[in-house]
Amino acid sequence: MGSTKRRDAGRPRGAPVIDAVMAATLDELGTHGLAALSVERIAAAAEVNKTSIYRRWPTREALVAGALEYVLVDFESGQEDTGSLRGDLLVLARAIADFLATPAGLALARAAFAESSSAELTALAGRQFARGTAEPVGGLVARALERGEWDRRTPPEVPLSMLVGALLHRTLLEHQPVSASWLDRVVDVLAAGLAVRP
Amino acid sequence: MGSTKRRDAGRPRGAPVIDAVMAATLDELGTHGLAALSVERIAAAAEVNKTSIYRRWPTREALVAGALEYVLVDFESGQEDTGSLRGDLLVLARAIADFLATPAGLALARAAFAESSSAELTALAGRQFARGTAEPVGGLVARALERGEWDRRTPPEVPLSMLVGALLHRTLLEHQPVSASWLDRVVDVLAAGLAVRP
DNA sequence: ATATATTGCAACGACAAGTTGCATTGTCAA
DNA sequence: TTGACAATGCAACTTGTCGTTGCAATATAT
Repeated sequence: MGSTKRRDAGRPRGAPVIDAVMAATLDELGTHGLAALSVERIAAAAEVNKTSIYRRWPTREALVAGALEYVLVDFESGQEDTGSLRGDLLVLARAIADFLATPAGLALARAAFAESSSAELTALAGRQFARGTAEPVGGLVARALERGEWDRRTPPEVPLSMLVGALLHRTLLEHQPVSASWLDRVVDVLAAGLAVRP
Repeated sequence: MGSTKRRDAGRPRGAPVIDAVMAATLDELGTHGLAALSVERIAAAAEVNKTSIYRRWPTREALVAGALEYVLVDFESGQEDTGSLRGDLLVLARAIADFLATPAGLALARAAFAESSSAELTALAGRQFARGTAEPVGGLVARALERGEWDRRTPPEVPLSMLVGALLHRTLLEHQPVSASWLDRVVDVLAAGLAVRP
């Protein structure tokens, strides 16, 4: 979002180029991966000369880092209180699944998985991805504890790994869409497994 | 035997070279990924001239395909009957986790996740990985159903995605080892979540 | 209208990929 | 043992992509 302001003296036709390049970079990340990324392909996809890219982002790392930070992961919908742990999990999972279905989400996930030579970028992607998935969990867990739906012996990271992992497995490995019925089953198992055990 | 055959005339010093190249290829897959794989790096790592690789495997796809099929994923240990669903899950998960901790396992998982230009290889990696993880589940589920530990409404693919996904999340995303305590928690949630619900 | 910054374009050197011809060496078979 | 053959090592070559540079064209703010 954000349109160019008239007071911006020093950026004539920059914004649209930046947007196009960032989008193309995310697309390239999703299709060819972090290590095999080609600036010339990005330039062609963004309909921009490659020199324009090289001038604005001197190194490949800068370009990718910019694109990854360009992805705003806000799962505020995951913060929603539906009245039950099962409902909260369902909303959060759906938000993550929808994000993974976008080119940007796919790109971010793949970049986080890749172990290219530039470990910094992988770490950045991992941080961005973790921020998006782990952040909304705090409120969810607190509410579930309050309702007595969450066994205190289970640390939050465990079911988060299971939920996000299942989504990644379904999307990136099985290459199948996250249907409502499939997600229902996953959340069924999770909610039941998190319930207070005797 | 009776008739003179020159069938085995052609493989003087082949085997050790093949082994070294396959191992180096799996290593390269794990470190640089499928798309950014370099034959020259593999040749250097295997202490073999690059022409030897190019002659034996004409294309890059053939090389990678050979390496992926070279990985024999047999989780027969996952077939073990421990007497309880929880125990069976624990054994299977440990076998998968240990495999993911090896260079070959890491390479296979990464190759399955990557979406390089050669979709065939990704598919092959996915098949190999799925074969290793999904195969032992049949017996496990049957035994759990017999024991009354598995709600018939839950299809086997769902908890399998959750278990394998959690392992992948832990290993490839969090970059943390699969400790016994962490695995205990995961299996706790899974076993409880799979139990017959009223 | 002018100044300034950004973009497009074309050409360039650098470097890795993949190929080819030839010498060397290991292994099988007689 | 020895000859024949296949596999390997080595070096040079072609090709293609990457990233850089100089210059002209163009958009924007003042």
